[in-house]
Amino acid sequence: MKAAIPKPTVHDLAREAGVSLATVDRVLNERPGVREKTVARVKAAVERIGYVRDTHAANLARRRQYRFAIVLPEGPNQFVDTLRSAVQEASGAQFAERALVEMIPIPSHDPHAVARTLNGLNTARLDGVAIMAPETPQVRDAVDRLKDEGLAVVALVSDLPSSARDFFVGINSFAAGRTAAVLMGRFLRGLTGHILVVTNTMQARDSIERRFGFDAVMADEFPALEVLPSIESHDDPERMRRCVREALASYGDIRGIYSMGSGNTPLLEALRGAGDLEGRVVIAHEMTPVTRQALLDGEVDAVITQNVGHLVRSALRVLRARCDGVEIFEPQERIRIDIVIRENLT
Amino acid sequence: MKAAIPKPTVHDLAREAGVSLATVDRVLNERPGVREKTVARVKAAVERIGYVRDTHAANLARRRQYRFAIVLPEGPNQFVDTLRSAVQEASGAQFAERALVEMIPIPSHDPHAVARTLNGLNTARLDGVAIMAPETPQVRDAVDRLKDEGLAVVALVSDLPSSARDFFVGINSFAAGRTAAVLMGRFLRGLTGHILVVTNTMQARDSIERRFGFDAVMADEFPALEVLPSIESHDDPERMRRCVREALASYGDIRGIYSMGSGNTPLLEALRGAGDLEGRVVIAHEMTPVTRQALLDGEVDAVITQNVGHLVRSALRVLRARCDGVEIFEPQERIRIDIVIRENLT
DNA sequence: GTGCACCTGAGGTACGTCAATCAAAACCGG
DNA sequence: CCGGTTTTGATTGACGTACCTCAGGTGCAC
Repeated sequence: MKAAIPKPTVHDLAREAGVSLATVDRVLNERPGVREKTVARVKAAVERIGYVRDTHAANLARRRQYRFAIVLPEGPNQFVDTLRSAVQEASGAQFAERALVEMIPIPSHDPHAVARTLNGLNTARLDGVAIMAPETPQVRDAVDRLKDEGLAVVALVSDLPSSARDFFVGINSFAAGRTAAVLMGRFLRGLTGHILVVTNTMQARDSIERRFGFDAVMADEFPALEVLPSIESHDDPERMRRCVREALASYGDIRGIYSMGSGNTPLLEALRGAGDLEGRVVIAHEMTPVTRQALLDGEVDAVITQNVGHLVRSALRVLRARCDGVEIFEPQERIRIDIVIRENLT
Repeated sequence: MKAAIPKPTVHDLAREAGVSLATVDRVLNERPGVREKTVARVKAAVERIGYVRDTHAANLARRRQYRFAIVLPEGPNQFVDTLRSAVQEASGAQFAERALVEMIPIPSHDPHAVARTLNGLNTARLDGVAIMAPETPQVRDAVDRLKDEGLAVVALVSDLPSSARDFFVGINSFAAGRTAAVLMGRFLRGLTGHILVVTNTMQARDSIERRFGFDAVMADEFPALEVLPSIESHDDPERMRRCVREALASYGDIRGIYSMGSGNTPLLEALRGAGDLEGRVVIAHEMTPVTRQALLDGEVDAVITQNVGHLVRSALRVLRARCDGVEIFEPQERIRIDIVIRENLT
């Protein structure tokens, strides 16, 4: 019931480097007051004996508590709701891992309000922030400020590439759009007609990129299918229903519907009224209770999504790694573009 | 830079329960010598103040080293190779988390040899085992014995449902087969013809189940496509090439090829020789360097797979949780059936 | 009411690391 | 080689838990 080679400790390190424990500690924690030469000697010893610091013991000793905030758009949104519950779930487990996770809602559509919220964060009481917000100059500046104050920052779901964020946890929207297009085109093999594209708003970066990827593939590989201009509901269910009905009426040959954003409920309502057309294919984004049920009912053929559980756990792992100054393990943090049909709905 | 509500410790627990630290310790670690009533009192206090034991501190104190073995089939197999490297990758990180992970090869096709290896494991030097092996009575008995000896046991990739294994980390093969069928049928929309099914051996439980799921969906939803009996290569590349060529020659209308197991290299070689048929669709299982390249080259249309990184990390997490007597967080351990096409190949 | 088994309390050491103090040693310019 | 500065060493007490010992307490059976 024992055995196992014991891992080298700071004591072994000190002996190996021929210095005292205090010096080892100063080197490991990058405290001042150690000569270059000594630092090198200790680091060499680290390599030699393969010392790895015991993070748990270290956290215990320094009574570390990670304090993270997750900034999410407020207001009713199916996808954000699933994200929120994923955060809830995760923060229970995180609590045991000495992390406190706080959710902070932001008004979705006002860049200034978003920036104000970010700037209002009490950086002294936080170690890291995960942010899901559309990229604007105000947000970029706010993120840079957070970084300046020494926080770890990750962009969640939607990237903030021009900012100083440490990492992006989410999927590539172009690729997501391309994936949707291939499924759409292949499911409609041999047919000619129009594709309807609906979204909440084309202002959002995601929508633009998805559409871009979608169009590129459709034009290239499925020229028999013509993609119509995007219908935007602007968060108005009635408008969504009306526009979809109108489009179905004006074009007799709408073979496929690509739903790039939220608003799936009114979309499906509008479709229920319409008769079935041969091979009609509906592809939507993001797994939510609505799209899940629609998959089961055969009203949606495929959902392109990202696992919210992974999203949240990954964001928290990355924040933690940043705080510890540890390398992240990239393959684990790469969020996949999930294709979900009824049969692989777990 | 401080604040944060301190988590309750054993001391708080002892005070709350009105007992001594020693008693708290005895209760928490299920040591004998405590009256039922006192145990209940402590447990009530745990609930009341929401005490959660600090696993890291506990592991530190007991100088815990988890010793895990991962039992994998030996011999050349693309999928197992990717699994092996995933284990390699993971065990580096695990080392820092006080776990030693050892890989143990087993002769793939001899149930007795498998059982012999399992029975030969030094259970005194192990805390848990993850096993990828076909289910046989011998293996079942060996697993039960390991459980009797107090080890945590998880079945990896292929379930051992009749054994006493703690958990299964992998995907449902029926569902995987169904998923392949839906893609096959939909990609071949409107076409009539035959589907070729190839595998290494139909002895394997996986193959049987995949085929079962595949057939069910094809018969139900795509009656225009007729599925041929499985071609088995029995690990012989030449045989695979020959049989595939023969099949392609005998049937002029083979629209799709479903590769249920390994042997993708010779399959693809055989296909390269044959001319293109309208809409020909190839669907394979398991992401390996071969299938990945084939996706990129357009030789394979979709791959049904499971993420080996998740597989391994999940198995190790479950083993660890079992050893700690802690509940596992199910949603995180549920392995998804991934559908990969060129566009969502990350 | 005595003996004995069984419970419980008090206290200590350890785990690997952090953080702090104080004293000793090495270094350096003049 | 002096005095001051910079580097180092030795030591100590946490952190939250495990595990051990020893002493004292309780209750039960006879």
